[in-house]
Amino acid sequence: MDRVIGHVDLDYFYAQVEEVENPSIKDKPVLVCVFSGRTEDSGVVGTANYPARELGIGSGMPIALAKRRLEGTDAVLIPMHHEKYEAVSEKVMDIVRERVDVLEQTGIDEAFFEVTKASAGDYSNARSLAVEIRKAILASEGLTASIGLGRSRIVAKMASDSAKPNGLAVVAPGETEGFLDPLPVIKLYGVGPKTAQALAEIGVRTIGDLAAIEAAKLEKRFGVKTAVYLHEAATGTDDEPVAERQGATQFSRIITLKMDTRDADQVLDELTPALDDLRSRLLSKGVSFRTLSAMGILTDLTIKTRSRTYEVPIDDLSACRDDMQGLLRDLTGSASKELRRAGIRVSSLSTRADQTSLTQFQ
DNA sequence: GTATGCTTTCGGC
DNA sequence: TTACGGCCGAAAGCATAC
Repeated sequence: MDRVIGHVDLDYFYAQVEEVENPSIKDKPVLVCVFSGRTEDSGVVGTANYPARELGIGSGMPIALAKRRLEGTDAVLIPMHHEKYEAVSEKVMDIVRERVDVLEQTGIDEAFFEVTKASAGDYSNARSLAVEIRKAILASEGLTASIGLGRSRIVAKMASDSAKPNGLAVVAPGETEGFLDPLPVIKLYGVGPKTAQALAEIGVRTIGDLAAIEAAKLEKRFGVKTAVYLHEAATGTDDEPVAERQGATQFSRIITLKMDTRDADQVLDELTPALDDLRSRLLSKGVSFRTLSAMGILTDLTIKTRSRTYEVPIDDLSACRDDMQGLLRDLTGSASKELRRAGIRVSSLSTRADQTSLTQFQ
């Protein structure tokens, strides 16, 4: 039986949540902003609604630039309310989860799902399910979402992108080639600029080119594993399952420093509240880590990191303050410029449950 | 040569 | 003319092991 995979994506999520809460703004340009606090306007646009996008505003744009572009309009700038979006997201994900075989959330506003069983493998049934899911999200939360359906995760994701905003795109198995082939290969999930460049060098420009190239040619350039992945992705035959995610694979906190600096002790001092916060999050979740990283964003916005991995999982971040200081000193010492932002990340996570199950076998 | 694991950087939202 | 967050997971690069 053909698999039926879906991808659901909430439209301009943060800004749409703010519109639902205050419908009087919904025809105006709405910008949900991340204010860094360094100066009045420092920060970036997190999400903009479609009226704002028509005026050239997009995610990641500096707030000061967006404001200039919006002079003379009745634009509304709203600071980010992350907990609110998190709560809405949870409700939406529950609505989807109860209508599908399995849900895999991949971000605050998007998820993959499988409805092979729920649709009995029939794309017409699956379309009805997707219509119903979109209606249920709208009825419950007042939010529009876009959904894509296809025979693989990659096809479903690309289909939902093509349907945005407030749309549904169904790519039945027989339509996969026609849908994928014309797209540039860089659009393919898992193909970054390096791979795209390497593919260009062997004459592959579109996904169709990639689907048609001989296996031997791909293997010669990328090795068997990557070659197989690329071929499956390009033909929509990738069979990566949709699986509920158990927990995050990393946690991080990042801040904008009050002033640019390359003084590691000053950075550690300013990071202390973030460290304490991260420590509490880990303790309350019962999560231990083996890898500790310091991150710096330099004045030219390039990123520098330093990390170390412990042999044994650490359950209390406060034990790592000296190591964090060492990483920050190494980082600032090797940085070509001052730091504008700084952060901490922990990864290689485990939980108490993991540890128990491991020790059972010892 | 390929697999694996660690470090650093990249890129999406 | 410039302007510039806070997360996350994946990709890339490298070293080492087999």
